[in-house]
Amino acid sequence: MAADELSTVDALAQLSFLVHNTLERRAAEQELSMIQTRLLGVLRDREPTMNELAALLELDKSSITGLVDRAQRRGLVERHPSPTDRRAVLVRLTATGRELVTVAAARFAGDVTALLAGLSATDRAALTRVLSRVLVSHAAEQGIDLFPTA
Amino acid sequence: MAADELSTVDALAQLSFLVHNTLERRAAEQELSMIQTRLLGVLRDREPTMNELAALLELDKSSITGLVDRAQRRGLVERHPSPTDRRAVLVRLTATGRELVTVAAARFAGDVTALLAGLSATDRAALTRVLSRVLVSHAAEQGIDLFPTA
DNA sequence: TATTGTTATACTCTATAACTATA
DNA sequence: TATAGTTATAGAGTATAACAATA
Repeated sequence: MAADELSTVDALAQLSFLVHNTLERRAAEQELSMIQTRLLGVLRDREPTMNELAALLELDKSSITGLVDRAQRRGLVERHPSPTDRRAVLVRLTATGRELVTVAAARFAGDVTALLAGLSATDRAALTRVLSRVLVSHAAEQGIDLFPTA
Repeated sequence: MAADELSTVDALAQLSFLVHNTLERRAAEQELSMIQTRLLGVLRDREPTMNELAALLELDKSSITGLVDRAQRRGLVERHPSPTDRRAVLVRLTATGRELVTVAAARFAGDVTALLAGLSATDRAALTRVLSRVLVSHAAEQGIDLFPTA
């Protein structure tokens, strides 16, 4: 029992690092660090202020200044004045930035799909079901509903 | 089918980041960065040279110098001359370093165990079986046998 | 007064290139 | 000559504290 439990923990940990390294590698192909990739990732469906970006990425606002500086210097994002608050700055993905993160994300998704390619349909379904259960109950413990009905 | 496949990929990716962040948080409790944690981790059952450390952590040897410098300054590792090669330096965990990495690893294992606590014995067994299958076949593709019989 | 963002500063982490000592 | 390790240097990434502009 204890041995079984340990090996589940171990398998999950190993697979997590494998998946993480896979993304890191695909991001590096686009000369993106993990944090730059996360920056572009959150900008795919948002146009946040520097402050909101700090909250989304869980970094200090002074760190966001440098992060956005470097991405902007590469032409991946743009700063725009907020129309409603003259103190605030809105950050937006450029076409180049969107292209880079889209390519990295697609290749990463392909890698994970390939990783699961050897599984039978039954095993894959079982994996999805169990992982979803873990994620939903973890989210619930954090007070988050992953599938809001409203 | 495509929707199912995507959601398996998504679930695996989400869970990977969750597990990774969990380790990062536990390491940070001991004031350890991820790379310092990996350094102490590989030293738990090895006493490698600087060069071997560079290979194990996939970093340049000049990066290892700084990494070990900082860990040594905190009293987490020690440098010792190699008895067989006067150019080489062996790196060894101190008791303090071992304590720190042991605590972080134990808490992390507890976190992952807790994450899986809501699963039935059946589900947990299914998860272990499927994840192991993925890991073994991935390792095989890399030419690695996870369970050498010799 | 409070908030938004930047700047100044300091530290970790990483790589490249040049170097020293030893093999 | 080749290898092991360090140093010098440069740049990304991060936080804290102080600041200017705006609310």
